[in-house]
Amino acid sequence: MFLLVRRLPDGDVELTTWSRPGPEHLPAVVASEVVRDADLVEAVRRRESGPEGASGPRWVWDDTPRWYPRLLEAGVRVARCVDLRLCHALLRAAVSTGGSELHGAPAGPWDVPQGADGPRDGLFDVLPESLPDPGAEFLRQRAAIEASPERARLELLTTAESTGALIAVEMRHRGVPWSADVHDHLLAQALGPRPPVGERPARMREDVDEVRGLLDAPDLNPDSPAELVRALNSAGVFVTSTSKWELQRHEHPVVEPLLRYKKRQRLLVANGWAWLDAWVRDGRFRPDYVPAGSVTGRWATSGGGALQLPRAVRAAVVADPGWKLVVADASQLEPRILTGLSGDRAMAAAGEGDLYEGIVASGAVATRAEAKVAMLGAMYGATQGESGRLVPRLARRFPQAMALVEEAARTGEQGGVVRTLLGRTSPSPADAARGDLPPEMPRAEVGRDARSWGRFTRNFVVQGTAAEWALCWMGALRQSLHRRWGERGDDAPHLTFFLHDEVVVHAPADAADEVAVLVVEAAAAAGRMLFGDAPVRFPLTVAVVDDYSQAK
DNA sequence: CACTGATGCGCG
DNA sequence: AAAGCGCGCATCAGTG
Repeated sequence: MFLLVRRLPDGDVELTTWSRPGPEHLPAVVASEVVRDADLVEAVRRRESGPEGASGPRWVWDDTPRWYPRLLEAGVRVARCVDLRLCHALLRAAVSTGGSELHGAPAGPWDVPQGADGPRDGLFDVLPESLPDPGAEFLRQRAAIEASPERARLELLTTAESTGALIAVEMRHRGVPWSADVHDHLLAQALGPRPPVGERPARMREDVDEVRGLLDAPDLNPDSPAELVRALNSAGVFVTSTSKWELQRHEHPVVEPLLRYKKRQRLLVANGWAWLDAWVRDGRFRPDYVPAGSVTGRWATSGGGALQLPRAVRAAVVADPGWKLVVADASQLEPRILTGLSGDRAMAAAGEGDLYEGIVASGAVATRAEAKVAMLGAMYGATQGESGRLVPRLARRFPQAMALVEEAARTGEQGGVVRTLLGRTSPSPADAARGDLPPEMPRAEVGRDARSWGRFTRNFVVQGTAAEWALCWMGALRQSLHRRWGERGDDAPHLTFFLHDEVVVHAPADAADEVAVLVVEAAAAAGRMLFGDAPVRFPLTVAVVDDYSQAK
């Protein structure tokens, strides 16, 4: 059963119940009611906690972050939803919805990004009206799914995407347990004690003095690349940029302190005291996740940089007293996704254990490091250097896997679109030319940047399907955690962090070992959801730890 | 002054 | 100054 919520212009909320759709018929409204905004939470709670054993409704709403935070704050968890905005983007672009009204529709209000870039409710007393006519949008989406030859896959994709939206809001709501003390201590260790605003920390001042002395440039601003290049050239260090990679190639005594300074500066500006003040409150870091924020369907973040959390500060992620962190990392996820996509039996055999060791055992390359570089090169489209040299050796042993990425690259080079296993479709070069894509995407006037666009589509199928696997993994885990401990409420183990191919569960110590088992089972379940019984494994590295830096 | 693009580096 | 994909963020430097 679907239950659609919609905010009316007067601020009240309309709830409409829809019949279950099927291959032959679209859902239809069977009941409708209007509640005051103040009564919404109770209305949802009542329906969500239905009769024992019955699955709750599937809530249908325009945009999960508009509705769900308030519910969570009131202690109401929602089991399932349809995030119309996210599903709209998927279905509109998907090749497998061809012929539907939604397919290729002109951009409209449903295509406006929400989140930090779009309308927000946080600053206003009155919540904004819903996106226009969510009921009609829901019907368009159901029609597109039901008529698709890939109906089952789109159903799984839209469900997984919507569950991801719930998880993103739930993780922000719970927050990542964060020790400001540990973080401060760690910064003091690396940079010196916290300085007054506007001043450099002591250790960095020493670095700057040293660099200025060695370059004989007493007024040098080390943060200005242009100034720095000039000063380096004057001192006989002939560089054209100030990147670490180029600096490392020079012998001059200034290189070491300069790189040390840059490393510290990076830590200070990205995750220093200012970050701590801005993002950590009451022992919790609450990142703003943006599900499907990248073209491939991976999540992004807006503010806080949670997906770039440097290893250097992970020790500040500390489980609450009496709790543990269960950290699980999918080993060699993307090559395994490629294995499943291509059905390459030789690669499946190599992936029985450590995939890279398996590639070495196959005789394709000599060392694990070579196997890794070659594999990445194959998925990214490397043509030069060590990686480019090694790729052909993989192609001989794993022809099916290589053929799949080669085919994706050729399609892109010719201006075509590719899709993930579940049907997320890549933007066309025309989309990119129209400018509604991130500017750093290669501008593919086909021909000129065709190769570059081919590398994008080559990687899209693998990275995008890996993102789908990760959504299924998290979705399955969320469900099993809730089934096992749901009645414990806030004391139940819960997802607290997600990083593309890695999840962290915050769990009471007595539950941690059992959580570790459920995480592994969820990975296997995700594999079956995508690849059925195909011979591809998704092993994890799981660690039960007190702080995040202790994992791996 | 605000905005934009380039640079550099953190993550997967 | 990366080769070889996808991101976010701070800062600088140039422009309007």
